[in-house]
Amino acid sequence: MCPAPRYDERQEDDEAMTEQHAEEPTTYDVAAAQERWRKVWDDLNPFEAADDGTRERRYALTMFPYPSGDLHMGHAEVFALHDVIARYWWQRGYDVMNPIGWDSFGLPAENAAIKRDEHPSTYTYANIETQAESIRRYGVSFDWSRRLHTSDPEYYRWTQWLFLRFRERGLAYRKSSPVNWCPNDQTVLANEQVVQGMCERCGAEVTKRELTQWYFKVTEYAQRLLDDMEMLKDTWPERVLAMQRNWIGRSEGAHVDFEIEPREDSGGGTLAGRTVTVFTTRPDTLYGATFFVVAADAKLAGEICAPERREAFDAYLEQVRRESDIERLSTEREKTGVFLGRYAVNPVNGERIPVWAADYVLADYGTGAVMAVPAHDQRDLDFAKTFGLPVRRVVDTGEENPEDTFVATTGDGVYVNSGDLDGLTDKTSGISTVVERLEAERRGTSAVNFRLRDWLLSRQRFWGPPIPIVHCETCGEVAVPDDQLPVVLPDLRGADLKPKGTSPLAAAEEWVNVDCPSCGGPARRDSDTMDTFVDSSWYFLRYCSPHHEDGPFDPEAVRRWMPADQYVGGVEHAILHLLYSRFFTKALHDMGMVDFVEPFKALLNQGQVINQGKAMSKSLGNGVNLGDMIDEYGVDAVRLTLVFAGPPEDDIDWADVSPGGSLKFLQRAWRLSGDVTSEPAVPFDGGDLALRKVTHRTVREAEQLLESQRFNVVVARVMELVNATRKAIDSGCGPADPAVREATETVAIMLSLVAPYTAEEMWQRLGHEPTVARAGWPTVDEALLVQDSVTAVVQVQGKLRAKLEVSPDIAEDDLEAMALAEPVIQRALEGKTVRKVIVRAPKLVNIVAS
RNA sequence: GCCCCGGUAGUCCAACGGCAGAGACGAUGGUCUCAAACACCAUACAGUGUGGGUUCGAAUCCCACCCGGGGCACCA
Repeated sequence: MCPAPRYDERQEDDEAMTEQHAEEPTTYDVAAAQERWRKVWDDLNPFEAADDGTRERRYALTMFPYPSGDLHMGHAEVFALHDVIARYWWQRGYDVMNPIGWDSFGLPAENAAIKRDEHPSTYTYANIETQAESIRRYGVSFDWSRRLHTSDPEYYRWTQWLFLRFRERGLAYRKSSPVNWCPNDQTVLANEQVVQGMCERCGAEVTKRELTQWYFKVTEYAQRLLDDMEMLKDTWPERVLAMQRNWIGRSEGAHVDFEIEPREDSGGGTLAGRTVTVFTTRPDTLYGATFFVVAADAKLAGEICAPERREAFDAYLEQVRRESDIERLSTEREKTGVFLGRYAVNPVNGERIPVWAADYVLADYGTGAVMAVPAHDQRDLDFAKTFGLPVRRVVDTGEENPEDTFVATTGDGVYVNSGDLDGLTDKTSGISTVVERLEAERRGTSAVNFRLRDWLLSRQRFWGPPIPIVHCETCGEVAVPDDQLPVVLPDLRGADLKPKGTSPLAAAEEWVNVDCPSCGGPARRDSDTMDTFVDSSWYFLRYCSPHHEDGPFDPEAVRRWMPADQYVGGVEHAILHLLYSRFFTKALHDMGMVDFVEPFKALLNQGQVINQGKAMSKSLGNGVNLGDMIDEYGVDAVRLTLVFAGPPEDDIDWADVSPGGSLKFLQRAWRLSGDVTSEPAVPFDGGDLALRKVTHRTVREAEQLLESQRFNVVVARVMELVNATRKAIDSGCGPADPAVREATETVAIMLSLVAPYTAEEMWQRLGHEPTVARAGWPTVDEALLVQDSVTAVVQVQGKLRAKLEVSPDIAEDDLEAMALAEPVIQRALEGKTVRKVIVRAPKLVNIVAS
């Protein structure tokens, strides 16, 4: 029940003790250390990338923060984990680039500006300063000279420039389409920003609107985004790759052409026929198509609807438009639809099948029309059941007939009622037979379809990069010339920014009305701004040459640093930011601007910091304030707690961890540095061999653990070394032994990855100049890794019977002989015949006997 | 429904197919103290979600199931 002691209270006690007993202090003053080293580090500036080619380069990248208030536990965790990697690289002698910046465009600033009647930049840059200060206090090894903010005109100038390059290549285009609309934020949303029919940002129910909007043609890269994951499969978390694969949603099948029959109009005229293509993954079930369905909200439905069905169709369409995604997404729902009064002709057997409009067919997937095979597709079967349409089985899987059970069968089986397919028994040959025939008759072709949609990038909000396009009555869409970039945001504030369903920029008359760059006539600027994910799709390139003025980045600098060696950030960006960045990189590659196709070599997703089993939230009242924790335990203890809590990708339940324990350990480690009595330059050679071996083994293990990102285990190893050193001082070789200095210095260096202040305090107390962060990783003496003897275990029938101390290079025969000679083993083998002896020298002998 | 990840002491977590325990939290006992806190020392606590299989040997590999977390989902 007793809370962990606060360091300041303990410090007072220590001072009292010091007076009474004139002993070494047992703790150091954490708050004072944080003050002191901040200044020293600012002065030494130890983390600026040299970029001079003298050392191998490493690019450590962490997802840049959005400037919302101050840092929170989530930031603390990413930064702590990320910094272990960056600082380890520094210690290993790499030339590290570890930049920081802010993803500083976005809605919260705009909403705050409306409320406070000010410009969004006020809120934004104030928060950035707060966060920057907190990050400095947190001691992250960032290279501050590369700092950038996406809302700076010198940054978004190049966001606009890139947009224009994408447009030139047809990768950015405008189209009218039904789009996701958030009625609360009063803006459109990308597909990726709609979660379960709700706005990812504010949780409001998303509706549809028909709008002309800008898109990036991500779909053109769908296959490459999928294929190139092969390069990432060992260095990216499997689940992120799985999520991207899901999201891209590749499916193989065929396009099949159906003729919609012409027919007489009841008024005596003719309704023209036309060809409609459908996408299907099961062309082999074509003979089982008993009706045809068109998405009710697709243009096609209205176009082919027969006059006598028009009224029913219009009413149905009205109903469909009113329903939200929530309703529509419910799979439990009854199927709805209307007959359109038309018939389609099945290309394989000439059969006439009725054409229906329904909302279970999606307008924006495939061709917006499907052939319905109720026997072998549950959705079609549900529809057939609702409207009494025929069901015809064409694959006999041995299961009960779907006509009777209303359970569609989807497996392999014997084809029946399928013309020349009859008798085939597997899907693969059924599909290829049909596709070959369709292709020969030019009525279809094999095809691949993707679930991925193009990336909708326009936003009807203010605080983003304006789209650098001018709309001219005579010239149409005109790009703003490069030398006129950036198109800077006007000075709007407060009520001017209120969402009205159109961009606030449209109402800024002075800003929006311009001369056409092409003909000089009257024209209007495009008044939408870009999604903030556009900004973050290339910031990692800008970091390589943040002050470059002749382009978004210096291609030479990018060649030197990219792709990033390690990216650290939250899994919440698994499909949004990471997919977009991969797309940008590939597009830039195709433009010849970069020479690689994947931006991030390795990815680490840290877990969430939760509390009492639940995500921290205001409504639950279980939030843990980072600032409070730092005030109470200090930066190092918080960092150590987050790193030690478990594997980096696991969630951390704050209720399960102990920052007080972390602080205790750090003080215990620090105490070693006061006990060392040998001189700083003392040679370690003659030191206590046992302790030296522990030290060197620990360093080697830490190297391997750090490479495999098992940082929690690294901390455990450092704890072991501290324990061993403590023991050596108190009851072993004593404080004057050089091995004690070696061990303590090693602790300081290893701790510098996680607890920079404590490490610096120790380093100084050991008589060294700052900074321990650049002291260099200890060199392992291979000779000290050799063990004099190891414990071999002797098993009988796999059960442990004896242990032997043996030389590590003992021969298998010798070990076997020793094991068999062991009295305990002899006894265990009495009356038995030895069948087999497995020897794994020098660790194990297993005797199989009966 | 499909796809990923994970189930080890009271808790968080370790363990190249080879002694289930490295480290920590918490607990208990002790040393120190007038007493307490701090510090230090010591001790206890699981047979690895369940059931099969492979193996001389399985926490580890394979299969099925259960539980928890996550992703996709009327995507034809």
